[in-house]
Amino acid sequence: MSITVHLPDGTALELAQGATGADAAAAIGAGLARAAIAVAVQRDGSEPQVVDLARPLESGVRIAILTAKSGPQALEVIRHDAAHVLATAMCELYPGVKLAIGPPIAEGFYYDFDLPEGVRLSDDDLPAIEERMRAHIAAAERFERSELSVSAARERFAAEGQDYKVELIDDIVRSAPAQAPVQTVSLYTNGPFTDLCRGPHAPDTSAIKAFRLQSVAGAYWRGDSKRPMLTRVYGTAFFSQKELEEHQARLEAARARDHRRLGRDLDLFLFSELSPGSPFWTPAGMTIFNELTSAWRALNSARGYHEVRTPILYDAELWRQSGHWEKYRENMYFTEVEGRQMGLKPMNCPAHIQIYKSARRSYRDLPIRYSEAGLVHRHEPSGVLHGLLRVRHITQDDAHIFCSEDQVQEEVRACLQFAFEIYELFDFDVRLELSTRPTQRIGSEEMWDRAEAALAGALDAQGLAYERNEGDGAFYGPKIDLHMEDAIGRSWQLGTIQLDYSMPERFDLRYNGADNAEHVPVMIHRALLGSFERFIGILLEHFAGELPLWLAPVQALIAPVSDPAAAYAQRVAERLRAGGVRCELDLRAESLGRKIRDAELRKIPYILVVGPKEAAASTVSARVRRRRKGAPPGEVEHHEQQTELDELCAELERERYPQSIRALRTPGGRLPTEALEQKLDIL
RNA sequence: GCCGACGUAGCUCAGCUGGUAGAGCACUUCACUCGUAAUGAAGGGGUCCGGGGUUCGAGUCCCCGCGUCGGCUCCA
Repeated sequence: MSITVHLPDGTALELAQGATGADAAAAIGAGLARAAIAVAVQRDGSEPQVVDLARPLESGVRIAILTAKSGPQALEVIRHDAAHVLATAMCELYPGVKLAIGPPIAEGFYYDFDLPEGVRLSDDDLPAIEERMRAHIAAAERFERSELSVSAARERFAAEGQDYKVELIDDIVRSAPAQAPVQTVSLYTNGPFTDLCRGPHAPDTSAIKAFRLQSVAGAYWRGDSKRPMLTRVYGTAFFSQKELEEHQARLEAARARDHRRLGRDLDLFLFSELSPGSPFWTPAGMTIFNELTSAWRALNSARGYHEVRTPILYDAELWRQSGHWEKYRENMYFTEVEGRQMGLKPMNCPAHIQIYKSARRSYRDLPIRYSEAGLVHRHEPSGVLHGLLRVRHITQDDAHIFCSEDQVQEEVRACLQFAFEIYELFDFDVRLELSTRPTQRIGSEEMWDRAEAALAGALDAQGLAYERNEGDGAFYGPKIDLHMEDAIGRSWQLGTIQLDYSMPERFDLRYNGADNAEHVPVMIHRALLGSFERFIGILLEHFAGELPLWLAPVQALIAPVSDPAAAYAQRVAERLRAGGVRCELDLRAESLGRKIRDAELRKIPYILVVGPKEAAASTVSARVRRRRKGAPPGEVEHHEQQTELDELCAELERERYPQSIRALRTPGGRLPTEALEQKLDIL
């Protein structure tokens, strides 16, 4: 008897009955057999499944032997191996430790432990644990798989006091489909350690060629804040020391992009203990904020939005009516004024509703689109604050669209298109998520059905790919969330488009239809940047502080070679300022090298060196920042060019705004804030 | 909010086992007048996060707050 399996290149391989992945690898070549980590097995029409090399193969399956070169699938195996080795070391070092779970994750692995009474783990303990792990890896302990009946496994772990494992077994049994009840569970043993585990694992622990424990953190059992806090140890593992070092270098590079560091180094914003979670914007940071706001304003206006501005403090009655009191109170700030309870707005919608309600509306008025750079306050728990990315007061690039039900799809479509247009300014790639009804919600099931269907319809109608994120909607309606991936592969949530049939009901919104009957409008809540604060944080990290010219607080620095060139430098500066360029003059009694160094550290896009030569020829020696070819945004190099002053002005004029914004400049030739800046300059 | 770590000059950090604070950068002044990433010298600057406690004596040890960082839960 023999079996046949198919290899990735299409050839068929005949093996003895009962042959394993390891046998298959050996049949292909001795080198492969040595390098093999696991095997990916695919039955007809099903997803490939990675299994141990020691598992017997079924006839007819397609197989792929995984080695160090097989990418994420193989990495996942050895990272899972490493998690087991970590647990092995922990059991030896901390007798009585209870084990929770230890899976591989995108960048490595972790294991959650419930440490014995009185034991605390800190980063300082990691080297000792690593050392213990190294001993187990050096011993090349085999991963032996065994199966135990559910009751035997339960008994075994209960006897060892491994309560979490018992709970896991009960869960495995409970979540199994009725037609395929779970009879047995698998266990893996390496050296002295046995763990409940589905596998797969490498043949032995020596497959872990390079690893490192990274940090200690707290994590709730099962991610539930009502359950015990466990101690989580994070680590990562690779097939070579070199890859591990490269990984460390990537982490280091990510730290250099940290917007909190950039905010301080570039003097853009700061935080104070006196108002946790609230940025103070410096003049330079405010320049970015304002440029972004005015671009946003121009784009909104071009798309039929009307800007409004509403109060931040409201009678609590409003929040009772909106449902925020019921569902969102924990996140709100309240105060008492002359015996009246008042609350700071955490969202702008009820405010915009007041404007909608201020007049009788006709179907002819719809859709009504109100936009507001609205300041909202949300009491975020202290532990979640994070620079600009998670703050307690937020300036949302908010808008609310009031429309009729049959306008919903078109309005959502337009919002999506608007979003793409904005993201294009920064070359962002977006990913879409549709979030559906959460457990904490208001409104009828029927309403949720309609709202979810309308959003899905708008996405489908445009053939947009999206993921469904069940249960993650806002309390008043489902939403489409827009995520971007930044220069170094991290994902951030930007905008959100939320459909709401609920607020209009609660606030008794009406419009007169063509039939002269009263109808209830639908509300669309949308923010595309998310918030100006978070968006600027994301931009800083994405561009590593090397902001596009139009956002750069200082666009050009003029560096006279020495004092005699100062007069010409002045003239250059005046000329550029007249053209609306934000420039600075470095008249310090410092060397040229010093001025250039300081300007580059400030990430100023244009450094204009002027001396007697340039003065004589009406030119500048421009040191221009350029993105390095093939490098992600934020990795820049500088090159020098001699340019006529006129030509430079023309170039800056061309580069000053992205095409789509430039087209929207007001007849005066400038965006509103610029015009204002000019006036102030004259004063 | 929860777990852990941390909090010393504007920034980055040193300060061993308790004996009343230091460096580099930044800042100020002076000299240098400089050609594409740091000229030199001098000087000023500290409630050692806050409040209690232990001690003859606390930046250092203990407790309680606050903040920050890494996670978890949550989230634009």
